[in-house]
Amino acid sequence: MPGINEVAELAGVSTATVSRALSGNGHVSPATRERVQAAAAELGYVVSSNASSLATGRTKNVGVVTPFLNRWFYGSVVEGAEQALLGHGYDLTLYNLSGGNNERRSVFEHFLLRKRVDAVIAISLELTPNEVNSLIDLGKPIVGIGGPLPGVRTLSIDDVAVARLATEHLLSLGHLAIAHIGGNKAFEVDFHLPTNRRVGYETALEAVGIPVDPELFAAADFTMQGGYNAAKQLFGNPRKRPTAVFAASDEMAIGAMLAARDMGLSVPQDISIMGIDDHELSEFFGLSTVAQYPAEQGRKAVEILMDQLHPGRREKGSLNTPLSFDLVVRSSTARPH
Amino acid sequence: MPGINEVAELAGVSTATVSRALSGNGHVSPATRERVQAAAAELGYVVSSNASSLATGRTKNVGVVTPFLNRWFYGSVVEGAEQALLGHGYDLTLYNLSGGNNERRSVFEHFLLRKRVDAVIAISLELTPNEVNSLIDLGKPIVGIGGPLPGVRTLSIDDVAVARLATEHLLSLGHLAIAHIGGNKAFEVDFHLPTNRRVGYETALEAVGIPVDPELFAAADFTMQGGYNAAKQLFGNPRKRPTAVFAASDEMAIGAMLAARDMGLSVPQDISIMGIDDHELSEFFGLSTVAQYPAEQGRKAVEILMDQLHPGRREKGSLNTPLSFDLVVRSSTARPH
DNA sequence: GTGAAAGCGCTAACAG
DNA sequence: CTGTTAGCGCTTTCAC
Repeated sequence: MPGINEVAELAGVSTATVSRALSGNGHVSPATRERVQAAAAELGYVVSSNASSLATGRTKNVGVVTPFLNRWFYGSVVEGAEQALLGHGYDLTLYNLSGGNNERRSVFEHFLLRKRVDAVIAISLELTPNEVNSLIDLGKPIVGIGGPLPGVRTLSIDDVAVARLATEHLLSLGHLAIAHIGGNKAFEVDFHLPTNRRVGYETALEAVGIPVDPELFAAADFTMQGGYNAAKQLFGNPRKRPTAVFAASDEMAIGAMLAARDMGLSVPQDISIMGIDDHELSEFFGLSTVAQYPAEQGRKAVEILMDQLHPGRREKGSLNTPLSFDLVVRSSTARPH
Repeated sequence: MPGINEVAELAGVSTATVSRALSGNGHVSPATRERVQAAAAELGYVVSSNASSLATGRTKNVGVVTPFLNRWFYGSVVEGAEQALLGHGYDLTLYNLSGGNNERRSVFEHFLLRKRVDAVIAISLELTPNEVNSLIDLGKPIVGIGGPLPGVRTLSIDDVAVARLATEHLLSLGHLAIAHIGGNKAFEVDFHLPTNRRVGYETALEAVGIPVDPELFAAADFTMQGGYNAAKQLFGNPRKRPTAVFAASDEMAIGAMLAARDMGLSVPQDISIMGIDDHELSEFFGLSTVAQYPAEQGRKAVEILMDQLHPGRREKGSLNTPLSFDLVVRSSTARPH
């Protein structure tokens, strides 16, 4: 493992010059630069990031904190962030806060703060003011994905608008009895996502004068199984069978599609079904949905951090960046009979 | 951001003593230790991992290299590894090699080697001898998950045995015409996993004197859609309809179940279907399968690394640690009519 | 354009 | 059990 001094020796220059030549900071004559680069290549020299970080105070490493890894949305965000970071020469240190509060405190106190990271991306994580402040005090930029964080730059999708769009698609097809499968209280963790989507649904109905019917709501846990159970409940109601279902996530919507089949209802002839996400399975199931783009969200988060880490790049004005979404119509929605 | 010297001052001791008291290395009187801890807590002191790493040569950080993040198996392995590492006070730096070879070289040269990590976990990655050697030369322990790596400790499942078990389950129910949905050549990247599973299937058949019928094989890409297509192919063959299908992954098996339904075949009355994985969706679909435990694999990989990183712990003997798997019988398999 | 030298913040002998 | 003293390997003024 050659050090900078061996490179310096081989190139016949000082270590300072090697550092300048290799990092691009400061001026070095082209000839010298080339000799240094050749020497470095010959020795297979790579800078020690620790020594470098210690000297500069920058780690070229960002921490990504996520409550899950194993779910489509979160995995995609991390994947997108990883790619973007790699492109900028940064590493990504992963903190999975799936565990309870102990794990959480432990991560904050012993890991993030160790000066290991230059910045933090928090995915769907409601940080306490304390946590935010300790990061800000440390001068570490943070960007949140998925909801408003006090005083922090965030990327978030307008859940009310997304749900409204989905519901309006169903309305525009002529559906009047539109059921909703949404989260129950227990899922309020993620920035009221379930509530916002429910509000969007209700807003759309009310806008066209359809009263919200509590019997057309069923709670589920954002899994396929949950959506399946909820849909059976809805479809089994003998006096109030909906002609369409809007589920707050694609996984629940797919569960609902399977429930429909199991009950002898065909989609979309007997029942239209609509989700949110454009999950990786949705195309296969022919599910109509409102797409969001998690990988791109991860990438965007990185761009925002880079802007803050390297001033001189354009400065984003507003604290919150709205995320794009699109209606994707497939074969699970149609006019009612 | 207080430094070690401020803690030392407040506690009325030397920085060396602070270091010892806080790290647990070396002896410190209980009284002193407490004073130091109190001082550290009061100041909110956290060690600078860079300075510490530079001085010790250890980073308390391990690199995890994976080709995907977004798939059940990989996400679970990483999740398991992350938990275990956190428990040992280590961080996890993620390198997602989904991109092409450029990304790969870049990761190896510019990231892993920067002395950023103490060890590497390579998931389903066939490292070149060069890559392995550069890691070994650096004295970095590596553990591979998913296949034999030359000269590297690995964790791997016996794919032949797993597939054989799955097939034998079907045989024991009385099936004679058992089709197989497996990977095509393009998937040979992952340590010949598809081939091994196919071999296990063929071995099981031959053991009971059933000839392997190439017409009962269909290739797919390990996705649900792929399994669906392959199964339709199999079920549509008018003169050779299998009574059972063994798919090399649960996702493909679920695709096959959906194909069966769409063709009016009921599972398991008309056709039995079997997978491998115990994917998170398998219980919901009632899929019989052979379970493997990716999260535990991640945890085990960490344990092996810890053994190598902290000699004095028990030393594993063999290079390869076999992974456990279990038959899980649900409602997708039954005796043939 | 390049070199000398002073740290970055901590740990690990070595004494005592 | 604790303090002193060298570094760990790089970056960065400050001179030249």
